Amino acid sequence: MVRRIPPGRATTYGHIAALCGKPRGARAVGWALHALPDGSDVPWHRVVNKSGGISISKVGLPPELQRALLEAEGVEFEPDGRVDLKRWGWTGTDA
DNA sequence: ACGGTGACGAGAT
DNA sequence: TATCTCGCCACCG
Repeated sequence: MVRRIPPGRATTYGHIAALCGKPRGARAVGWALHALPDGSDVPWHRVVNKSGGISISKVGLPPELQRALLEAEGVEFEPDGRVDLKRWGWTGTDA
């Protein structure tokens, strides 16, 4: 699911879960990404929380990393350090 | 088998 | 509008 998120776009855990048929399984999505192997081809950095913010610091990962990865794809961050999902959000309806 | 925890989300205050 | 609380699914002790 995460793999089909186009570059330069971002989506939420809940949305991924919904696309998987588990609208309430957002937390499980997070767990899945946390369990990803290092060399994985999954663009986990394109997944943010519903607020467009980064929560990876909870597992010890540097939020700056995810931010850098997204910015490298052209995604712009709000002054509050969050992504505007209304603009960069990917719903799956738009490839 | 039980209870606690964590890359989350929605409803209530 | 900002915070808090409760509910979700899966994993660990």
